[in-house]
Amino acid sequence: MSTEEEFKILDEFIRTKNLRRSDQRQQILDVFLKTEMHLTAEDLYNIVKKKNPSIGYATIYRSLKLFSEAGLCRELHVADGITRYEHHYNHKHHDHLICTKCGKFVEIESPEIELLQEKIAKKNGFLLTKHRLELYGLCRSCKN
Amino acid sequence: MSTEEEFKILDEFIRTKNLRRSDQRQQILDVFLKTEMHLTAEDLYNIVKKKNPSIGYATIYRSLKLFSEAGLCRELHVADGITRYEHHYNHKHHDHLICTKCGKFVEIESPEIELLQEKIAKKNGFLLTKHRLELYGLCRSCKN
DNA sequence: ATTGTTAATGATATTCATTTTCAATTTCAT
DNA sequence: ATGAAATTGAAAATGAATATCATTAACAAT
Repeated sequence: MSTEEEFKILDEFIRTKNLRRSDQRQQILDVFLKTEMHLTAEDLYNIVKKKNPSIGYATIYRSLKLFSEAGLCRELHVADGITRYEHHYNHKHHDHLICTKCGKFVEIESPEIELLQEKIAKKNGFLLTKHRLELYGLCRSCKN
Repeated sequence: MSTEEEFKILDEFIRTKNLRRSDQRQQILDVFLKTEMHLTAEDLYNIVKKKNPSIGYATIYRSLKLFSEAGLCRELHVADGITRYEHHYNHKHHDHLICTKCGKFVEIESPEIELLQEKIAKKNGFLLTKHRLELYGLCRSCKN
């Protein structure tokens, strides 16, 4: 699939914030978009490094932060404490089902659960702004 | 309320693991049990330090880890990245509703949500082992 | 095309919660 | 009382993420 749109979003974001373009950032975005995974900064660093060995770790973090601000990626803070990043543009809200053995990520969705969450929040007088739901277990292959 | 039972649990745990008792650990457990809050290690350290100024940070962490293993407390990893600890013995499973402004913790329970979680896991071939659900928002006092 | 301003970079240092190390102390079965 | 081993406190180490800073690069104005 094409990633033109995402690059346009980044450009637009850079323009409105009066930032500047850079080759490194383009490379990082390119790799990020082409990888259908829930990457850690380290994962991304290692892949990008193959194409551009001079890239620095900090640039990976800085770029990921920028992409997040631009709405292109989402930071995922799961139980192991290592931040993972997933595609966000044109991806609707979802939660995760994670295999604790092989690390597999499955994106899940449940309007019913969301509804119940709203109910609980309301019952307690809260104005709900966000939530975090992660299910952990063993996937089909790992549970045997 | 009495905390005798919890102390017994700890003793039993220590005995079966062939560990040894210590005054520090008793003091830490005492403070932990008497504080009805979702404490950070730092919180606990500061309170215990008043009673026993010679106590070290590492001992707090070591004790909390031990209490967790003994089933007396539960580690809570919420969004700010700082681990919090809550009473676990004789407390049934619950999730949390957290005010992002004042930090208030409300314990919530929803068998309906749990059921839906099981359904989702099953649908994806997963054997569910645990989950994490946190709702974030503004509490009654903070939302105005 | 040449500037000047300022963002971006890469290397490195720093942060901060948590863990580990290690020598000294304490527990407790014998 | 003794000795093996757990526990302690202080300090060093860890590890992910961020900040610093000198250098490089982008780009608007000339």
